[in-house]
Amino acid sequence: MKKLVIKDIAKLAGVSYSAVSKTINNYPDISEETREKIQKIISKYNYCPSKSAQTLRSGKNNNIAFMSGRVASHFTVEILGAIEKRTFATGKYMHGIIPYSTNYDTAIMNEIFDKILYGREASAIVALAMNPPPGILQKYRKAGIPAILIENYMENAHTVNIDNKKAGFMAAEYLLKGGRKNIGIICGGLKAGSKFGYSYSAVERKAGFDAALEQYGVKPGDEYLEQCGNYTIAEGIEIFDSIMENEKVPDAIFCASGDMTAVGVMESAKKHGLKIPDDLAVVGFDDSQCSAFVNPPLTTIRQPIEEIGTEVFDMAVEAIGSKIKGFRHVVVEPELIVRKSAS
Amino acid sequence: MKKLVIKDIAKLAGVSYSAVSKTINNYPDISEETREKIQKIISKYNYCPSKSAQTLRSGKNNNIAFMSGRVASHFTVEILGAIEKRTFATGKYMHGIIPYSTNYDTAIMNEIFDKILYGREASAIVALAMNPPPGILQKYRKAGIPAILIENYMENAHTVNIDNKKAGFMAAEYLLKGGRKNIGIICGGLKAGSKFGYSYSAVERKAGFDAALEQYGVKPGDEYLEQCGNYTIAEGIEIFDSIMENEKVPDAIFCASGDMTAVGVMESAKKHGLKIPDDLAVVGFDDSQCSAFVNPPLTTIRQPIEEIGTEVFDMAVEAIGSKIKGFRHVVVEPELIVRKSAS
DNA sequence: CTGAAAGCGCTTACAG
DNA sequence: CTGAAAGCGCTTACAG
Repeated sequence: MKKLVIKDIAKLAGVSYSAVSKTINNYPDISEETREKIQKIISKYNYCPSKSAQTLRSGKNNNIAFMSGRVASHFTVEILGAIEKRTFATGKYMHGIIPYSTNYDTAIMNEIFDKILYGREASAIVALAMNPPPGILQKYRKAGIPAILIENYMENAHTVNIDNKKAGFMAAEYLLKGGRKNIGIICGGLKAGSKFGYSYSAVERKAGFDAALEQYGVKPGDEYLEQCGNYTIAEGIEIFDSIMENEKVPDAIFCASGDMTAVGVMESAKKHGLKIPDDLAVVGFDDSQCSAFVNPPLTTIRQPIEEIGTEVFDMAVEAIGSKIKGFRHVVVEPELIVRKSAS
Repeated sequence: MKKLVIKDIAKLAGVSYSAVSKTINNYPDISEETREKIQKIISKYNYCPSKSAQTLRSGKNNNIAFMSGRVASHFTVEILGAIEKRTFATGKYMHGIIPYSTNYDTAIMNEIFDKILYGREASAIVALAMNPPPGILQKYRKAGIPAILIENYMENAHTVNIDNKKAGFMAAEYLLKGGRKNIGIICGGLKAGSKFGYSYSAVERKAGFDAALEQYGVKPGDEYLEQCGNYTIAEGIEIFDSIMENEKVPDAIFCASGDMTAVGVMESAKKHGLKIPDDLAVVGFDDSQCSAFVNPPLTTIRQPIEEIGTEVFDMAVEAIGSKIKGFRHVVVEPELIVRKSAS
């Protein structure tokens, strides 16, 4: 059972192999009759065109590269899941979503950006919380490969974000209205080149957070600002352990870095004998799958993941089809989910 | 800035383009001098060979297709993460891992199996908890594309599993030793063609579970057997809600279908006023990331995910290199993680 | 050790 | 509406 190629199908159907190709690609200039005859043979013999040949010849492969620090992180997975769901909803799962992870390593990130661009491994690239190296976005532009940034903002790329400032503001305001005075924040890196690097969303969330503090007359101090790098429960524990070594201990923590951090913070706090929310209020971020079930249930900021996934996928498909002029910047609304950890 | 191809590199280096190809592919028959000269040009111009051309010509693409019901499920993600980690550890992230999800739909599964085989989209296929359609495995064999099954066992494929029977036995025994009398089990589908289909691991876990009951003189009854299909928290809630409508209520539930089911069961039980573990002991499966932090912390069976990921990846790489004769069947050990939900 | 040449399986102007 | 032909960018025997 040799693998069938387009020529075999053509012979079996008694047509030229251009006709087969045209049928596969839904070209209009082919008679209904011929098309049907060919379709029948294709189904009968289970013929699948070689993707590499199609890609090589046409210069397009319709793959969407999805780049993130770690595929197996909560947020990445949920975004990927939302995109996946959309592919099924639209019936367009022909667009292969290919995940690339950088392992949070800038050198690997650069290499992947190059590989996708120069090796033509995808027709569009989606990058989650990535800071593309300077100049690369223009190269993508020139090569006709649209780039979509999630959790980042750049003029010369499409972007999809929640309103991070608003999210930070909402979290702080909720805590302030609850009477908290010494509110800390844990977030991703705030500065390029520093240990934790630069995270657009961290900077925005912190800005909103600070704005709320100021508006309520609380002077934002840096004593409870902590940055973090890998967004895990273990890291949350570690950070709050170190906070407990300070003289003053905060009465609230906003984990802009995500629910996993928040779960870690709560674990550490409980271990140190603090009652949640009485002694310490905790607000997370992302409304991860298990946030409603941890102890106590976590108050958090929800990102409308499905909406983000839908936007990203549709945008990628449209952009591959060159249907977008200029750059599109989508901002979606965050939502405060009140549970028990910060009441 | 036109994209550079192998001919351009050859011209720039002043050699034939076979020489460039040989350098790229580490052929031995090339002088050190020539190789270096070519390498320098490649780096300088950021040349990346076209993957589709390589694939088309060589018939190999070194991609590993990873198929599961839903990429964004806990277990899938953790397995993918483990594989990913291994790719970085070995430096072999040239093997692209391409996830395909079936959306738990048999027709889509069949289509994907065909697509990968006939469209040559990957050099190896890894399928998680899938029942390949009859005959397809032989076709993969003939095509030289190794197939690796996780959470399933078939003679004519490589397989990686935990000892599911033992896992079921351990869970039941722990509950029995704790004095539980009316133990229920929730697991995946037990029979092909039935509503929930057939899951190899469900059947094995239940067999081990039943064996323990018998050994302790408890007659296994079917009244507390529930099957499930999507392994979510919501489903767990739904199932236990319906169990609560029975006259007799179990004093223990083993959620062989995973920790998400277990979290759902606990939510439902608490809602009905049951105390955990006093009124109801719950044992989960998988030791998912948040299991230690739910309320109460979940006793569960841990699968050594990293070991599984490592085995799968190494096996795929070896098999692509034709270094495996016959079929390899790996079985790894489960582990009971005791927390508070079943003491 | 080096290079010329065939060909992988398609798509896409182009001519009829 | 149909088909002949060029060519995408590589790899790999093969001859020298």
